[in-house]
Amino acid sequence: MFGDRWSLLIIRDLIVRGFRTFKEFQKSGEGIATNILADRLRKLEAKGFITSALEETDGRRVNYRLTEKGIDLAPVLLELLIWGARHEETGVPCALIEYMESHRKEVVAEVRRRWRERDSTPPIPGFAGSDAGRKWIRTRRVA
Amino acid sequence: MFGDRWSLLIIRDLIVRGFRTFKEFQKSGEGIATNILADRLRKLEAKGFITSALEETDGRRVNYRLTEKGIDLAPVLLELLIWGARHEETGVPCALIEYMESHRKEVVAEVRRRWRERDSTPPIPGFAGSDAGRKWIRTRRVA
DNA sequence: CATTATTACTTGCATATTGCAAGTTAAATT
DNA sequence: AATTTAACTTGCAATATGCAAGTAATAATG
Repeated sequence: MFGDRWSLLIIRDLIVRGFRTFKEFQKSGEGIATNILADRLRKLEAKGFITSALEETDGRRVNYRLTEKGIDLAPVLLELLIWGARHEETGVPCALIEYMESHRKEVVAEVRRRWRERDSTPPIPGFAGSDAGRKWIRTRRVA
Repeated sequence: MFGDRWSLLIIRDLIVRGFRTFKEFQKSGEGIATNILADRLRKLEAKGFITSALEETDGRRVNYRLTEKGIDLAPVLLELLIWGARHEETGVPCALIEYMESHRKEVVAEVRRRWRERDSTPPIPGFAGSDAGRKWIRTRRVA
């Protein structure tokens, strides 16, 4: 599962960038070939990391979503994000990393909340695109 | 770097099983081919994850050791270990996982300490071999 | 309603990576 | 001096990956 180039990136994009459709992965700039993408999504589904379902309002679209097993990788990805910010070039702003380092639990909880509520707005700006300065995580408690 | 089957396993074995030599990786039961192993060690060194040095007392042996960049992956590996215990079959005893989940910081600190002090006794039994019941982590403070 | 566009793929083929088995080299052990 | 051990290399077959083009189904457009 972590033995190939793309699977973990796909999971990361599901968690961190809020991707849901084939198209989004395809055009994400990482340059995955469509046959490989199809294969990886199929295998990730077979292994219980994600589910796929037709979008109700548009029968062409398939929505991919993490399973519990999949979202449980959030802490791994968070640590990897923190590691990457320290040792490789990532576009994530320092302040955000520092926040994440000192609020690991809250960050994971927020990611989980969004997953549960099917809120797919990307929780980590800087990975998401242009809105790097935005308030990215709610600080007030949620019922 | 996380785009292949072996690199992360090698790093895991360096951290978790205390491996240091080519032989240890080769015979670890994971079944890595020697050419691939040599290649991965070379690349991991080139990318600054590990260093290699001849053993002083035996000129045949090469000792591989994590760099700071490498050991900084410990939190990632810890989360992955916890995830794996929950969702896949690993040989790690439940009690140990529970301990690790509630003492993340201490576990990482201990792993770091051993790295710093070049103590390569494997910190995680159950990955190490037979001594699964052993007191694996010191609970008293170290100067 | 017919045409065009969009989405999620599949197919065929070239290239790259991996795995296996059998060396090779240098240093240690007997 | 001969054997063993450790850390590799080499050659080749099998597998996986990447690219470009194509297809099928649904949706939007005129």
